[in-house]
Amino acid sequence: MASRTILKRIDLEQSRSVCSACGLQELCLPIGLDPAEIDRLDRVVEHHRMVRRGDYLYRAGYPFRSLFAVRSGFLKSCVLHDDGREQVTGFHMMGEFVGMDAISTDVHTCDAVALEDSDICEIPFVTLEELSRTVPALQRHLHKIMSREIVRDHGVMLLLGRMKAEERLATFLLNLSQRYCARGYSGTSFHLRMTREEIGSYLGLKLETVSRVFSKFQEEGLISVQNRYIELKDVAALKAVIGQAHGCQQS
Amino acid sequence: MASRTILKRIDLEQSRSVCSACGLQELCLPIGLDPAEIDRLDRVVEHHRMVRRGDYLYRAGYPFRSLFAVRSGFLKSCVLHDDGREQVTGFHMMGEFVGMDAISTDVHTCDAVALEDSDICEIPFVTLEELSRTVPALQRHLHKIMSREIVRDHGVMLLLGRMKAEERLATFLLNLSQRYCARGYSGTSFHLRMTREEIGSYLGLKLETVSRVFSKFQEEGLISVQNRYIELKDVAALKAVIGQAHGCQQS
DNA sequence: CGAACCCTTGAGTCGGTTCAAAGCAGGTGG
DNA sequence: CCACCTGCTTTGAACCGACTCAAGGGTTCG
Repeated sequence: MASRTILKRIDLEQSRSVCSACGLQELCLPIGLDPAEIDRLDRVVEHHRMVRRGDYLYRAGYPFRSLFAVRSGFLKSCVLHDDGREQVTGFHMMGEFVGMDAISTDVHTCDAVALEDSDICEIPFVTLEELSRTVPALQRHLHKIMSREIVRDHGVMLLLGRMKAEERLATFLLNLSQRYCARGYSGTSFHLRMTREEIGSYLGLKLETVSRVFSKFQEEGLISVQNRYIELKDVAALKAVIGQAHGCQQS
Repeated sequence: MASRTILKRIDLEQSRSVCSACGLQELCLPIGLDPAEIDRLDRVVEHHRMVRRGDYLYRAGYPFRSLFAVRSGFLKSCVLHDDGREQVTGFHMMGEFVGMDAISTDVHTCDAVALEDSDICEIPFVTLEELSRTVPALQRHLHKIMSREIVRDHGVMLLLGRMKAEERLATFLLNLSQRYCARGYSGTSFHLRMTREEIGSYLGLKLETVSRVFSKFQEEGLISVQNRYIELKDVAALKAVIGQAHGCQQS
């Protein structure tokens, strides 16, 4: 046990991949913690787990042990219905968490797949709970993260339940833009890490529809698309797509 | 402060609406707590808040203070898009929780409306967090409840993204059935508490479609409908509707 | 008893899917 | 270095499921 701890410390020193040195502090768990508390968190987090493109971080049915934070890379999570239908439930970029679905039953209920080589921090949940009992700021933040996931899902439900194809795509692009922005990247030009089919699965559309709408947006000068490379040319117009497409009987 | 506490205690004694005497213990927060812990929870929960049919428990934009548990009655929660479109994000019956969306921003992000006169327990969140720091079983259960909401939402996303109208209705009815069952009521005959329009809003369908599918199910002998009164005549066939309606290339 | 609301049913329309074919990029091996 | 292959994307044409619009009947409650 002691040797394992020592190993861990050395590993931490070498890689410098500790929370206290992490650029994502402001987005991730350490938010609002003081240095001493971050240090305690550091000892709990198992940094530096690599997941190669196409590999699973976990699959539905795996026993639950940890939450995961994306340090770098890009993941999707998806639920699989008995009959083979797959629904992508989310895309996850650095600073975001996955695995919270598994807390309820101690079993993962969806798959998490890396869409590009990804660097993952693993946070054993029992230990996190323990720690959050003595660090109220951490406790609160954990609750906020779970709550944020619920709010996000409600947004997707609204999208899937009430929006037309063009509104869905516009919402999707603006959401990506905003998230890249928040991480210090360009919000107006970025690479999509997922296929048209995966976008469609997330938005409740077929891949052909996604492709057609992209083409239409491009014709209209809202965006420019070249394969996975997207440029948002007219953000205001994209925003205007949402809501005007239909209904909108706001007198 | 002291007088307020005394008032509260008296109120508790009189109404007997305390967690320790509540029939929903096994579904609600007290699950897994020992009597002493339940007693501590009792002092925190503000029992007996009445919400009349049609009234709001809270609305989007209200400041967040508490989680709510449904003691009796029936609620819906819904998000409102800027342009007036409404999406019902859930129906809530006794033993279920609402308000968790508000933790992330300290502001409620959706409305909660009573569909019939409802009896609500209010749990001030700061106090609940405090208590859960010293009662691990409570902490874990709170996490499970939030996680369960996330899993539920993923299920709805699958439904909205990939299912046809008939599958959605079948899923909806079977889900209600299962929840009534778990509460000791009949799982094969019950009253719907919501309108066709609200069902449609939840399932991403128009009210006319809901009505038509109900009629079709009735013709086929799967259910019988009389207004809001539903009887499930052939549960197996209802289950078979899901997945067979389309795709299902599970050779 | 009347008004407001809810539900059902029909006919026509349309958005997104399905099916099909062809173009394109990126990687592999000869 | 080119040829090939595989997986991804685009585009077209036909189809269909759910929506829209509309009218009529039922229920509930003041």
